[in-house]
Amino acid sequence: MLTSRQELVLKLIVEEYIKSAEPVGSRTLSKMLEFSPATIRNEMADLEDLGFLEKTHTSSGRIPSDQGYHYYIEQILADSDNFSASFNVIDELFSNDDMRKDEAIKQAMNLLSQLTNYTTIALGSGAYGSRVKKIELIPLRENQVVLLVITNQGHVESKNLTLPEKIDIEEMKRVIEIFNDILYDCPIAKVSEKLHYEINHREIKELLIYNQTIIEAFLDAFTKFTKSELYVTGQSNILNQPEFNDINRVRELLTFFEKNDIFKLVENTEEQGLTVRIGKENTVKAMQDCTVITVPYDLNDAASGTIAIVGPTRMEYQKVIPLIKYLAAHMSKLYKE
Amino acid sequence: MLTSRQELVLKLIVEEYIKSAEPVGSRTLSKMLEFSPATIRNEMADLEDLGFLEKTHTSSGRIPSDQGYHYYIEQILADSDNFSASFNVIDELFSNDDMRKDEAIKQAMNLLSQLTNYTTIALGSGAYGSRVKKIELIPLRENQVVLLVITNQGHVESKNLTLPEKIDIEEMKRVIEIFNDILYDCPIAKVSEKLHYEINHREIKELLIYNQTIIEAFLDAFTKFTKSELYVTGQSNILNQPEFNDINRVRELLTFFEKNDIFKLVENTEEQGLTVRIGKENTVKAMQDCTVITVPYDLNDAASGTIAIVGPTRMEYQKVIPLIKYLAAHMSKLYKE
DNA sequence: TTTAGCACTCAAAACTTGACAGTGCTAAAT
DNA sequence: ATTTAGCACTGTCAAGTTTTGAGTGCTAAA
Repeated sequence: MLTSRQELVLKLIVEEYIKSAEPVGSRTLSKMLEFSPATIRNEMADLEDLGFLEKTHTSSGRIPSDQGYHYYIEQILADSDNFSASFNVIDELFSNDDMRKDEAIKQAMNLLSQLTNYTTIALGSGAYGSRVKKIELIPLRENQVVLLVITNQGHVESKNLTLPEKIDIEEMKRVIEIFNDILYDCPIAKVSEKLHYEINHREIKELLIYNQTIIEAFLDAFTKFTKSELYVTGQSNILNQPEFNDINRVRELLTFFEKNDIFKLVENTEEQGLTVRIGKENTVKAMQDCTVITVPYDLNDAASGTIAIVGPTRMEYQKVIPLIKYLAAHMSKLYKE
Repeated sequence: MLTSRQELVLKLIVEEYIKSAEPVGSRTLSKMLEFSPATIRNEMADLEDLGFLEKTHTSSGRIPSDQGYHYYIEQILADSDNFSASFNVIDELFSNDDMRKDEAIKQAMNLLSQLTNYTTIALGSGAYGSRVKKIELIPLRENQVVLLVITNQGHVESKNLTLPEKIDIEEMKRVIEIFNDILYDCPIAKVSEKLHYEINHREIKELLIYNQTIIEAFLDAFTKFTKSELYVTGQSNILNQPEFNDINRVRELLTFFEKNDIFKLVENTEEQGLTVRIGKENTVKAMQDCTVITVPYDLNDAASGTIAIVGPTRMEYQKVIPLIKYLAAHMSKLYKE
């Protein structure tokens, strides 16, 4: 356990380093405290032995280690009364009722990215957890139809379809009616399962057996719902961080954001509430100089989405953590009602 | 007019510089030609006087000027037989019928970006030019409805709506029926105009006059169609170009891509077919070291979208220009049928 | 326990140097 | 009249050197 003076020194070093991005020396600290540089040097040496601080080279000031940041966040910040100062920008954003939920989330992420100057990621499963409200078939012209699926949340997916010669539209409509019967109020996540079950146990078997394309197209439309939606904002913000003035590091990061394995960032976090992964704790290589904070938000049913924020380890935790918590809470509420 | 030897020298310099990104010296060229370095130096000095070449410093090799690139593209490349070698990757992409048009375009842009290693931009007007096929109102729960608009192209937009207390669903359905009547087959672009006209000349006036919210929500859904869709791929590709190893320049570019004024890139190009804007010709400041090539592609009606590719002035024109032309042609075809 | 003082360390900035790739010009060669 | 060889000159780049300054650890005194 740290003495209260050690804690104080650690706190000041973390905060100073977050502000300046420069290693913090004993003289700087002695100006803020009632002790001489020499005394502080002793404390710093102890904190370094304990693993909370690091030096960049033998005679430099100290910077916080990954562990140091953790102590700061979990022991020091947790105590202080940082409970959300209103954040009325956010309240305002969520007050608009007629916005589709996924749009609200996009906007929230934009806001978060602007307020913090870091990169934000929303990994929601678009309409995962909603239920089927209605399925429709709309003929466009000969052989061409568009298939619509509407959820109880007002989410819509469409799929264009070229009907095979042998099937005519009337027949198709009957099929859709049956589908509506079967799938009404069925959670999106379970559609595939339910459909397969019913096909094997009901008379539709006969209706469908002779044409596989339709059912495939059908499932395809549902897959779009299930496909987790990804939304990344403020990628170029990292360019403003002094630790990323190395073009190669930037390249690594940005190409990572363009790739499709962003979901790796949030692996194994969904059930843990807010997680803060600092530096080497990140399994993704490109992120090992970054902090990734993830918060799950609840969707209707069992499932949940995740929002994340990516910045340098030298992140403004004090500001970011309350903010992202507040946001996640609001988003959960959004899906609850 | 240039002598044929001057043209040859210019051609070789441009091509060599595109390959190496290094200023080209007289000795390098003399290896490819039957002349001594001194002779070539004389030619180069002349080409420089004419404004086709530049030096980076007094004793460096030459690099093409903006004007030099133009001459290369318009006089030298235009002659050579660069008519599209099949590009079957593209053909294949467009052969899938059941893909929505906007998705096809996204994929095409991805491909273009991968093939060239530059950044691509598609600025289409999503469903601009399509016509209204059907309008639907689907009740979700008390007071909550979702409004659907489907176009003849299979494009769908939806808008969630909270009904004001005084309106009940049956009434709303009647309104929608009338709208369907009026707007069927109406080009998206003209919906607003037509709607306003009809409201003033038909009996719906009475139906609607007492509630403005609905018609507003309605027009809102259409606005989504009209809003020009923007799709940017391969932003991080520019990081691979040696001329962008300066972090500040990269920052400028990438923040520009994240901003909403990308459309400025293609201002005043729509009616000119393929345009190549090299370096300083770009009005956007962040792009003044870049070449921006834009090609319009036709949409159904009068309107047109634009695809663009952004790279360094030292761009592989030989490869890019035929490619982008081919692509634009295919996309036009896509919308014609 | 705290502090002053001093020797020591390292990084970063400033300067020096030499190699090198290229030029322009002039005079000789074709 | 072109083309070429030769030569003095110029600017860049990379490597090496020096200087400066911020910061440390340790020791001995307060």
